[in-house]
Amino acid sequence: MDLASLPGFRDFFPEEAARRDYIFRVWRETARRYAFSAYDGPPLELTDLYRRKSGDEIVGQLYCFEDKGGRDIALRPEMTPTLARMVASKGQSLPKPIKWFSIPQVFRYERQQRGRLREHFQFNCDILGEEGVAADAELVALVVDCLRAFGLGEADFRVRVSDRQLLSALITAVGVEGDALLKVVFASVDKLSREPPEKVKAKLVEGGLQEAQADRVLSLFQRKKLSDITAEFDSSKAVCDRVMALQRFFGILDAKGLQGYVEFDLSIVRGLAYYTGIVFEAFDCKGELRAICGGGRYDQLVKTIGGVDMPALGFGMGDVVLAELLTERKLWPEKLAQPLDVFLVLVDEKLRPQMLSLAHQLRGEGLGVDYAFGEMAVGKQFKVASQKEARAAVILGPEEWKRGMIKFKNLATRDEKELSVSDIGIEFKMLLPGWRTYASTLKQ
RNA sequence: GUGGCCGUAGCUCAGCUGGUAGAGCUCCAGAUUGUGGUUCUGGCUGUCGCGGGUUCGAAUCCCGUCGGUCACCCCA
Repeated sequence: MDLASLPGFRDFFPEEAARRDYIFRVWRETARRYAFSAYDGPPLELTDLYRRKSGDEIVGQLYCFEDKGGRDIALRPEMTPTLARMVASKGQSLPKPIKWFSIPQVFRYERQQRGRLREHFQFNCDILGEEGVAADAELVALVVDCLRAFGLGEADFRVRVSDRQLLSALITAVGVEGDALLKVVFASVDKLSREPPEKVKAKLVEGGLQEAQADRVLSLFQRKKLSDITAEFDSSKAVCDRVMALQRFFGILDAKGLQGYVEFDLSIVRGLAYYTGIVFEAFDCKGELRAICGGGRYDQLVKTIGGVDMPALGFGMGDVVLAELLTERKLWPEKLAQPLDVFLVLVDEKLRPQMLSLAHQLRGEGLGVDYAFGEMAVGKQFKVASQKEARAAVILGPEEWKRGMIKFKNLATRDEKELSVSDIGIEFKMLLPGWRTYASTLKQ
């Protein structure tokens, strides 16, 4: 008990590790389908990288300390600043658009609760060097397809999309001016999904808005359709421009046939200060869990961090909420562990050297092979073999061995067959349908 | 940082209004010394989270503390 793991940190026993690896596999496969390249960065960064660039929200929850060289450093709470730094360090030399992904473990020092630990793995996909909404739509499509790859459908999740520029323009159009008030509105509006309108209004007034302004701001969130907005605010060029951009954005998703997964929702704001345009979050439809993922456009961040002017956007999807959702919807694949191909059953200890030689030979050919380390009753060996869900057992018995034969048993069908030792590799190829060549194993 | 609930075997938990601990599962062994997921039998594991208090006596009541959990704050 004294050496228990730290609060908010997880141990991954084989079962959990297998689930995590499954999630990673789907993530990587999705990134590959969308032609994103993998990159990685250090888990520790100078605290300043986050202090100055990400907004105050994140800084209070950093896992930070001084290292032995007196540097003020932090475990990364997110990947985006690292990515911005990496890309900026190459100047403008990388071919655009840059489409990169990573699966970093990120850390936040805060009290844990459901769906939120002090550490999690986060699938990050970012597009840099492209300012058009085609990139935003592509990224949202990637999110949708990723979740679909886990078996989640239209009944399970929705990506809600908003636009900070549109929201700013609207707020200005209803007469609220100034960055400070804008911030108040953003912060209050973020609560709309969780708190009653009166409470949000109270917050707005508390933040310095007049009652009438607060009402007008809140009324903005009644409308669900972009066309309603254009109808009412056609005198504001800023509003109309952004509505048109959003219409192009949704048009692209329509063309991909994904309209059923996305919806316009002005109340999506996102906490991080660096977002500058379209922002989005994915939620489970039942509303039981917190956001599955979130992201958006951050056109200024690369410049702020690395001095290189480059439009950019990205999202992060954590493994914790996703795993909860998969459990809830019973969407885990049945077999997650690496299957064992063969268990070698030793009938007589005198044949152990021959068994070891055979095990080594089969492993050399790429098969997963296991056997008992010490003397064990034959019945027990079979028990172990089936416990490990081996596909087949090979029985080395003195009688067959004298004739150069072994017994091969398909543990699923219980069929048994005698094979010659020399042909064993070829026989496995035919008898084990899932048999992989050594080379293909390495490529996976 | 604040609050609610919880803390008994590796796991899930029982233990009534105080009389110094139990079940199921898992694990190990055997029935079954050349054939497995069933069944049966036997076995191991606990300073009852920790510290203090009340009491003749505390797993049980009280206080504190640590841990877990959920929510708030905030948000990847």
